[in-house]
Amino acid sequence: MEIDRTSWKLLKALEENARLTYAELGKLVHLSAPAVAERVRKLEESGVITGYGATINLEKVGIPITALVECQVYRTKEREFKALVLSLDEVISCHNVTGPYAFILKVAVRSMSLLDELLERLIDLSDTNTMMILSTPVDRKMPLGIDQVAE
Amino acid sequence: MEIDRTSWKLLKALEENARLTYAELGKLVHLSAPAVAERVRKLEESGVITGYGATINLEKVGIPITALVECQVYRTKEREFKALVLSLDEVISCHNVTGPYAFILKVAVRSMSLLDELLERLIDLSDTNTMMILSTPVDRKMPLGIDQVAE
DNA sequence: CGTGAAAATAGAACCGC
DNA sequence: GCGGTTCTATTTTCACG
Repeated sequence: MEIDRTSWKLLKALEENARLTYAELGKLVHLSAPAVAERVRKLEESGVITGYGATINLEKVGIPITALVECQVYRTKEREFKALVLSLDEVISCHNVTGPYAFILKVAVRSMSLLDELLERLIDLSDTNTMMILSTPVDRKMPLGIDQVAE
Repeated sequence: MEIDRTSWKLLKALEENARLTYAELGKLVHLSAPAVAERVRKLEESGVITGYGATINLEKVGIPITALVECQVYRTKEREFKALVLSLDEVISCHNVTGPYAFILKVAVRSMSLLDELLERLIDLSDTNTMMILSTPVDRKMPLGIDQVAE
């Protein structure tokens, strides 16, 4: 699907605030509400927009600890490792990357002792390196800059 | 703010689909739509819900390359590094973490040559280690499992 | 927290470019 | 094809119990 400047603006706006009404979006791009609705519908159908989610402040719900865990998975344990990661509630994200640490997890836990338990389970299947997240100065879902648009 | 089981359910539901109507949410938790709306409003006001965002498939908008970049920032360049990171459109997230690699960036770019340009700029201020993201088996915003709720 | 009304929004049908 | 206008259904919001 081709993304023109108008749809790009809509994507950026919806990424920042998915609760904007079609009328509000229309004002941004100088289009009527139904025209915007139609564009958004097509963006959804073509898989450009894959969903809408609320962002939760984990600290405020009693989950104050987040960490990145690099995992160098033992060759024979890869399948088992993947299954474990998918089954762990505390795993927020899992990236399979190039390099010796094939998997990088982001985990969120209520206490250090729970983090310890989690790491114990991962250590059976991989060598891990844990980095506690101190702050997150940037957290977006797509790059800024309309220059990035393919034209 | 205290989160009871009902509000926890609402958070989980909204995290997965921020477009659920209050009536639909009400069915999930056996409450009327206005009661749900009031709870959600309080969750927003108290900062538990910090926003609502659309999730975009970057590949489909011509940004097929994502990478994690670990940055060991030179002691004297930390302020400059932070400013640079905040100014770069391609940086999707930036975590300040414990350990020698103080910053871990996630970047999204349209081409390898743009990634190269980006890394050149970072290398002036830090030692970097780049890991290309091959796949992302898990990507959530909060842990699953109601057991995590503080009670 | 529930009910019921009013206001706002979304969705569908149809017309014009 | 794409967008505008109108009309209807749904949803949100507010008053009241």
